[in-house]
Amino acid sequence: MGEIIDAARSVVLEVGAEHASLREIARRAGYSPGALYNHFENRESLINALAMESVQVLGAQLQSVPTPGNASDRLMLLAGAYLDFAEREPERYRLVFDLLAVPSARWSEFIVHAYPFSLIVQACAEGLARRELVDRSGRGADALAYGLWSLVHGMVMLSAHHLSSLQDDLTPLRRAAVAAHLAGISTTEVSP
Amino acid sequence: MGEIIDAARSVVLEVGAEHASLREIARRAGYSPGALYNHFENRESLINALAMESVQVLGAQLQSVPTPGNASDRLMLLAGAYLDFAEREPERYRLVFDLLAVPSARWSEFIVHAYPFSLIVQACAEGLARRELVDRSGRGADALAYGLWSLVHGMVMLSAHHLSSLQDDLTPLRRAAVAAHLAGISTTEVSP
DNA sequence: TTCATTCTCTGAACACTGTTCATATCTCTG
DNA sequence: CAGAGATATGAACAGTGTTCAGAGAATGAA
Repeated sequence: MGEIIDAARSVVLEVGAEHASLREIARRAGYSPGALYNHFENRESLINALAMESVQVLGAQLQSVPTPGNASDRLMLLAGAYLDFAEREPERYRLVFDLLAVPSARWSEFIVHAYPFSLIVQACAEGLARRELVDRSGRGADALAYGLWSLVHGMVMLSAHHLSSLQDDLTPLRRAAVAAHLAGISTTEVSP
Repeated sequence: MGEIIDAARSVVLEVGAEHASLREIARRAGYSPGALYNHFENRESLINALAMESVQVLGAQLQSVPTPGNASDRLMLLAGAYLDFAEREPERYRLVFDLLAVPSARWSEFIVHAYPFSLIVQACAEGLARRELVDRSGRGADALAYGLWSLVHGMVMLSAHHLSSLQDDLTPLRRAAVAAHLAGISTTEVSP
């Protein structure tokens, strides 16, 4: 079981999720192809199991950011940690969000109530409670978190490859975009 | 040539790009599988050709939005048109952004200099010139457009499926997020 | 018109893929 | 020790993208 996941991880990190064949995973784990079906329903659910693991990694990463007094400072740190994760482990990141693309009841519950997203929601909720943030939509912290998460996720997807005019290091650019967004949902000025 | 693209489109819109097999496309176009290789280098470049077509559709959609006096009003309309396109033609949208995920020099030039993105950049540039927008990163209109595009793209990707707590109609929620972002890059108040 | 060249399509083949299943082999329980 | 349940195998099936020799049609030149 664990050795299969290990093999799957090594293959996925090497050739990407969509080119990771069941047969190669089985080969690396020391099994015949059919044997994997005793442990996973099919290829997809094996890859999903791997993605779940990556969600935990991302969650742990976010959980380890410090908690400064100011809500928008905290959100800035969370966004930074998120972007770092995507940059450092792009294949892991892809895994998580390829999974998101496939609707699945259990998964959607997981992503909302488990680590990554809920941390952002929490920070937004606290910001609203302390009146450091303002909610224009009237839908509360979830709505604010949705906007922020979308922004950060979108930035990763539209990465450096495709924006040659922006080139080089996107970090300051991304920081500026997040800062601008935070300014738009803050009652006070955002620190630079 | 045209009939192949037509067949490809019909298959892709039916079963999605990743499940659209070359053989089914050939079957529908009235060719044998191998014949397609006289017109396209391989399956991928055939799908790419289809995606290019969709970029044009998206571009036309954006080009048809009115041009109000205020820059942030215009950006709001552009964002709305973008979200509409993604909602109305999800398979087309996926096609465009699956293409974006694969680095390709020619494509990156295309996406930056051709319709969709450049329209947003233009609107940002005009806003900056008229001092209706403010650029915190010092990287000009491209940077502002990058942030906005990321936000909108991210919102589409993290769609309703996965955010059960938000449920139902995301439109007002999205409008609020875009408005918040625009507020963050505007010098004046954003109209509600 | 006739010949030669170039283009285009076919159909078979190759090496893959995910998945199923009868068979065999282990491991644990009574 | 016998039997039951779990787990692995290896062959098979239907599907995939891609290549390629050969057949035909189209084109241009003499």
